Amino acid sequence: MSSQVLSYQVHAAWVSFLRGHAALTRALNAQLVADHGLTINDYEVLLRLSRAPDHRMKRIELAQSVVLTPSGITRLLDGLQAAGWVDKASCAGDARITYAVLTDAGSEKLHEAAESHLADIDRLFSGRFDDAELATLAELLGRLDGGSHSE
Amino acid sequence: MSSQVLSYQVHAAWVSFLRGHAALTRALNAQLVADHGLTINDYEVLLRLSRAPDHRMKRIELAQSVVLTPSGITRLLDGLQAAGWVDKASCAGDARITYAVLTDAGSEKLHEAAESHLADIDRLFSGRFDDAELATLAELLGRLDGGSHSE
DNA sequence: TCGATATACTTGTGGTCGCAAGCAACTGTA
DNA sequence: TACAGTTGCTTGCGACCACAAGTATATCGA
Repeated sequence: MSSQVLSYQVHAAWVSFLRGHAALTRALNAQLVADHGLTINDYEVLLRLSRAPDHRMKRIELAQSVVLTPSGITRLLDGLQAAGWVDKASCAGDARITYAVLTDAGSEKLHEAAESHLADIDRLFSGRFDDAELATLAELLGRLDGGSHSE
Repeated sequence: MSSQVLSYQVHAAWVSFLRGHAALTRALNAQLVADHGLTINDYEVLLRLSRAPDHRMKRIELAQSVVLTPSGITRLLDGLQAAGWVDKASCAGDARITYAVLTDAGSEKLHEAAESHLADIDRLFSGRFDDAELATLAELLGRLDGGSHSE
């Protein structure tokens, strides 16, 4: 029964979510690629590395943090490494593990891209939401992947 | 100045959005493909056709409604047509226009898929949000593509 | 009527990413 | 030590989709 009654409210939220995501990522990604040659995921990976201790993370943790599969992160990092923005580093205690390390060039690239990218994001968001709404949105959306592996 | 101060609140919402979307679509799409051989976009297209007058829409309107490019909708509809779920129909007044029309088989396929897909969506959403939160979420997310072509 | 422009659609190409399978390295048990 | 199971990572493959360019049709001004 619940699977018949629910639909309207939940599905409305879900469809808005899908459409909003498609519209926003298409615009933001196109801009980021055109301005800086980075995809959104490239940018997010550089950002996470820049915030990590020693500018390094295990590849698998990086994958989880941007919601990519292991194969996805391998290819994404291949590209960043070819561009000289990250390096690999091995782990002394466990030879299976590889770290991704942000290079100075990568750090510089990130700062360079951040300026226009943050402005782009701001342009799309802040015209539509006030501060309280942004906080609400962040809180609600934040629940979405928190429990994604709990059940 | 605003492009430097803003970042935290807006970017937090944006990152939650990206992560939430990746987690949800990966799960929902995998389930839908496994159970019914449909992608999320396939499903959404069938759904929109089922709600349209005469079960038909212009391809370009369909593309806009699911946020795909013209080439994207061409290939998606190619697949649905090959499966027998949609047909093409020409427009009497304008030979450039092609309609996509839901077939009976497509209608049936949609109803069959809807049952488990809506249950999947419900499982992911309703555990995390109450009704008021869902309404808030739908309202806020709904603003995202409303203004996407206004500026 | 005739061209210039715009619109609807298709196709070639390339990029991103997931899944399945495989390899290398680690861990636990005996 | 030996062997099974687990974990981290990579590669082959295929799906989906955007961009650019091309075709066909429609519209508008001269």
